[in-house]
Amino acid sequence: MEFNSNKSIYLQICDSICDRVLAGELKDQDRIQSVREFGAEIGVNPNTVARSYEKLTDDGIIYNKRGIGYFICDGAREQVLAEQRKEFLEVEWPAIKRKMELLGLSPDQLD
Amino acid sequence: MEFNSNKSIYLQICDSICDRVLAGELKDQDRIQSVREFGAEIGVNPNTVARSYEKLTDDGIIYNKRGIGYFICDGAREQVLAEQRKEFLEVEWPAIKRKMELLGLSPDQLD
Amino acid sequence: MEFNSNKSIYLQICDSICDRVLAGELKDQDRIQSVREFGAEIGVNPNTVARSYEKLTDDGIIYNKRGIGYFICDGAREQVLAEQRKEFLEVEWPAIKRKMELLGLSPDQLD
Amino acid sequence: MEFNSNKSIYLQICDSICDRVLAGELKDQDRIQSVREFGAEIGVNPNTVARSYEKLTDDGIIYNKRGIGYFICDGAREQVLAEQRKEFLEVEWPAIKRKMELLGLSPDQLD
DNA sequence: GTGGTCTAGACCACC
DNA sequence: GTGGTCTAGACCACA
Repeated sequence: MEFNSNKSIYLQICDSICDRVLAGELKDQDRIQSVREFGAEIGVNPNTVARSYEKLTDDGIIYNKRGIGYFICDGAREQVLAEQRKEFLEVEWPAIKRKMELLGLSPDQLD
Repeated sequence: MEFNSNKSIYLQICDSICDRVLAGELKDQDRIQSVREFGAEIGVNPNTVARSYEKLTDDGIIYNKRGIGYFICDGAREQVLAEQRKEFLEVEWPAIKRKMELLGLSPDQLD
Repeated sequence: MEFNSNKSIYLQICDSICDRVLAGELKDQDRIQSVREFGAEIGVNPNTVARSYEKLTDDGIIYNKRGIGYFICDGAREQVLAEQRKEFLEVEWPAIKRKMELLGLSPDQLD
Repeated sequence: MEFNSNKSIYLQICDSICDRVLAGELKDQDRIQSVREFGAEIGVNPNTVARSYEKLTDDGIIYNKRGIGYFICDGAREQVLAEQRKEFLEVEWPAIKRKMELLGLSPDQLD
């Protein structure tokens, strides 16, 4: 995990958790590490991890049991999948295609 | 010119100039607008435009003639092209491929 | 800190930091003052200090930890040394030699 | 003559004329080109050349015969020599020595 | 006219 | 608290 990129740390943490959900590493009702544990593990301020968990909670990916910890919501994988697909197809892919055209690259050459 | 709020204005100005170079609108030795002109035209502070020009100068896309203005470097188009291709192929495309895999999308479906 | 009026302040700040790195005062991973602290200390606008830090970052002398501050890069001393030696040997020294010739001075007389 | 350096053009012109005086190319009472001729030759605005001539006149290196042109002063070479030697010995050389020390270079290695 | 630099002050995201 | 960005306005050297 690289934190010197131009993306904010808390968003990178969100991404990494979403990726693990998508990959099936984290399943419904799995508990994720506490903000303190996770922060210590990756060398990040617990406040920052907390902010990530807050965002994921807002997005309905994880939920909090008070005093116990954070857990993956039921159907989280499907939700992440749907959300990211929509984002990808409607926003990212068109931009990528436009850029590849400008650069004179075709998708065929790349795969 | 419309500004996307999640990217800094000065970088968007750089991008727009690079795009115009790529598209062939700006050719070697063409003069670009003064920081004041351009700033007034797009409703941005001249200092912000100056910051863009400074970056483009560092990148070897434009150069300054003292007291006269900024001009497109010889070979700017090739350089922008090479730079952006490298960036795309080495950084962006791998990330895109990874993401598409995670999302269960294949390039074939998209074109 | 005293500023020489025929060189811009932000470059003099860069120089002073490089000098401190060369002298071993600032070592790898040392944190340098925040732009506000340093600005207040030397009586300069924080923006000006920020500009210096930005340049040093581009030069790979320091790096930024988001929300924390600026730190000396590993190997910064060696890099500054190599860079300045190269500049001196390839650009400055030949000019000095030429000038001494024109002035009829020889290095032997001077040391 | 390269004008993209960080030194102002009019000062570079002064330097080049002083160098030619030092080298003996320009002798007492030689006429130098008109601002227009010289400007056209080196691709510089005549105003800029005029500014150089003005400075050299102030410095007593050249003088103006109204309607005729600019000429090298008697004893110009000696004067330039004395002036530059003083500047070099008192200001530049000490700075150079200091820098070489910092960079771990000795004059002996360089000649 | 051109750009280069600096200041002051503001707002923001982030840690 | 940190830096990042932007604005407004100023002064300067230079062409």
